[in-house]
Amino acid sequence: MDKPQPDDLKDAGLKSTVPRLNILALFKSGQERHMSAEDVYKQLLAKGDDVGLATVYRVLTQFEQAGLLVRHYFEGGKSVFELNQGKHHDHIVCLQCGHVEEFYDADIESRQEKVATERGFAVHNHSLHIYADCNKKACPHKH
Amino acid sequence: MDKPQPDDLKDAGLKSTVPRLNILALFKSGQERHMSAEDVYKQLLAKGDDVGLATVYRVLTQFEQAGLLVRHYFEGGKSVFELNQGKHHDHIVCLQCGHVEEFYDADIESRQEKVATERGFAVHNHSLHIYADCNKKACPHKH
DNA sequence: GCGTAGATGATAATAGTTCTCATTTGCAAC
DNA sequence: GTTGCAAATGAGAACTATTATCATCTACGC
Ligand SMILES: [Mn+2]
Ligand SMILES: [Mn+2]
Ligand SMILES: [Zn+2]
Ligand SMILES: [Zn+2]
Repeated sequence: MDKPQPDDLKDAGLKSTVPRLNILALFKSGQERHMSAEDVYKQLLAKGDDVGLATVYRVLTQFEQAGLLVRHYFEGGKSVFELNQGKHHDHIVCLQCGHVEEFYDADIESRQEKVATERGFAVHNHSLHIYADCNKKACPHKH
Repeated sequence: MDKPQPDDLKDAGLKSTVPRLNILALFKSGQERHMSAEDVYKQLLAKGDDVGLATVYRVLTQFEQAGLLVRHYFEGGKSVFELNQGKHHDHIVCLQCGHVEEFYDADIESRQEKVATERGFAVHNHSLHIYADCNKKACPHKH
């Protein structure tokens, strides 16, 4: 659909290179929305793109700093990235199948802000992860 | 104050041993409420308790499973433990000094439950971490 | 096309955590 | 109070996720 162009990277202050375009293309392909460095690496190799793991890690961090991607620290140790689409949201993670569902609740957001400012804190960011089971019978969410 | 007794461990289904009692004592001493495995290890050594790092990791996990401790995954990679006092709460972490402040907001809690059940999920647990700055001048929270 | 700053990728290094296994210890039965 | 043994410990190896190093390659302005 919308294949990334060199300018997508240049506009973000990054030189246009083959690995960067491939990584951005993978996220824009929409196959999987939330991916770890390892996920990205394997998907690229599977697709025939030749890339180094170190480059994947570097580029993901650069993309995060450039605001192209958002990083999440779910339970399990490895960080997970997703395309930054401007709209903040939180996550429900299925403990059975790993499916991730997104949500936004304005009340929760404003109450968080209230709680923090009441205590004299200036909020930078927050993470709200709900860990749950989605299974009625067998996990309906394909993974 | 209330030094842990062998029965504190036995009641939790764990054999009473020196390292386990020492670790539990450290958490009950209230010096620091939120500690990583490394924190616990160093504090015990500093106090003169001879213990192995592997034992600290093992015991922390056992205590978590036994419900004596709660584990948190804050940003930064390492898990952090605190005494389980029965009352769930969430956390504000100061990005400058690392100070952790606890809070509980019933509205946030109930809205989370609502959001999850509306989507067909059965909540197991959740984590809400607010990352913020506490600094008005210099960080008031000693660390 | 050239030159060069910046990017890449193989690999080494690091951090946090778990595993292995020989030794020690808690505790219950004598 | 000994003894026996399953369970626990601790030193170190192994593992996983990630970052650092550095020789080679490449994008791109001239
Ligand atoms: Mn998301
Ligand atoms: Mn706490
Ligand atoms: Zn599921
Ligand atoms: Zn602070």
